Amino acid sequence: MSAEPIAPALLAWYRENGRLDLPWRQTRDPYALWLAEIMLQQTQVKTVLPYYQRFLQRFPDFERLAAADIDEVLHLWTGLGYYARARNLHACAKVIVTEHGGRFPADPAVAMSLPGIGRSTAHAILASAYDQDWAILDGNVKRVLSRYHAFAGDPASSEGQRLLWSLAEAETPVNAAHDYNQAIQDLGATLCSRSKPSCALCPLQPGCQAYLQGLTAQLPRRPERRQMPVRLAWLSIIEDGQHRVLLQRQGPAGLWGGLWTLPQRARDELEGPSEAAQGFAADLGLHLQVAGALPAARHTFTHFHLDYIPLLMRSMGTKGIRDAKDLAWVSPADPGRRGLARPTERILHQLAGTGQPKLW
DNA sequence: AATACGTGGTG
DNA sequence: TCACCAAGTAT
Repeated sequence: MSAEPIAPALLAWYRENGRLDLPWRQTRDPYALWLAEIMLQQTQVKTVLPYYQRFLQRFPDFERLAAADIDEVLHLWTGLGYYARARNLHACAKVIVTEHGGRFPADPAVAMSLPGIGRSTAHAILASAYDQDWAILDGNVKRVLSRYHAFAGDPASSEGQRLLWSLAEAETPVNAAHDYNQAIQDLGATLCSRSKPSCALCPLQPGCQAYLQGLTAQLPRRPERRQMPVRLAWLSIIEDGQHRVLLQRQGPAGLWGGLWTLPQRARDELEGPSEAAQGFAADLGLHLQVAGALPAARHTFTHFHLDYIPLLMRSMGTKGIRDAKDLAWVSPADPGRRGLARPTERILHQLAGTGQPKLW
């Protein structure tokens, strides 16, 4: 690192232009800061804000969260995505209460050993809660540092990680990590954006190697593109005759882990409406309506095949359906305080409104 | 080391 | 429409 240190200009800029009004910047409560850091992983501020307020109101401290039902924790997380964060959050609160006296550990190594807390998150919390001088390295910091130092390597490689961490630590000022960490994130989230950065307004422009060399648009280097896998799933809407529908809890890992969804099968397991469903439909003289058939992108199911099966329940004989522990009949209008996968939530909403799922 | 994990917004 | 992006961690 040969250029000027960035902290002085960055901190001066932050005092005038930082987003000082963000709710997690109005507190030094380790619990609130921890919650914010977890929610902000891979998630933008605008998305987090309403979730943060609701969550903090319902679970204001480690003790309350540790004592909570996981269903309600996931309920408050519904729609935020990356649900392992919510499961880890709950587990982490329990560990903090039972093994750390209800106080967030002040040692970064101990903090990092907690579920859901990696190096950057641990450092962010300790810097803001306890005024410790730890560097952070998230997407914003990587982008700012990659540009300022014209780092053209692969940020995802182990060597790239190591180099970026060393840059991050070298730039983090002594006795001011708290403000500095916020400042560099704000810069990355506003002026030093991925596309079309506002270099004309940037306080780091005079020493920015990417800017001086005209490399801003090329840095940081993008990771290799991967083929986007297409997944299809069959979701079954199964009613019980009282306008309640069957939900099934997903296993603890994998997509929507711990959440409730409409009963589903991946396409590779099932080509079309299940034989069982077809059989029951035929027995009862009902038509099995395949309501929609559209492709899905990546691991986000934007479209579904829907088996619309308005049949009476008792006859379902699959293994999953017998396991009542992970099954629930719910009213689409009031599915209860359980974590719902977003697409399932949307379909329930449609059912509650019109009685028919809207196809998309 | 490479991959899985969500969702809403954007150009 | 659709690829890509946004305050990473766990395995």
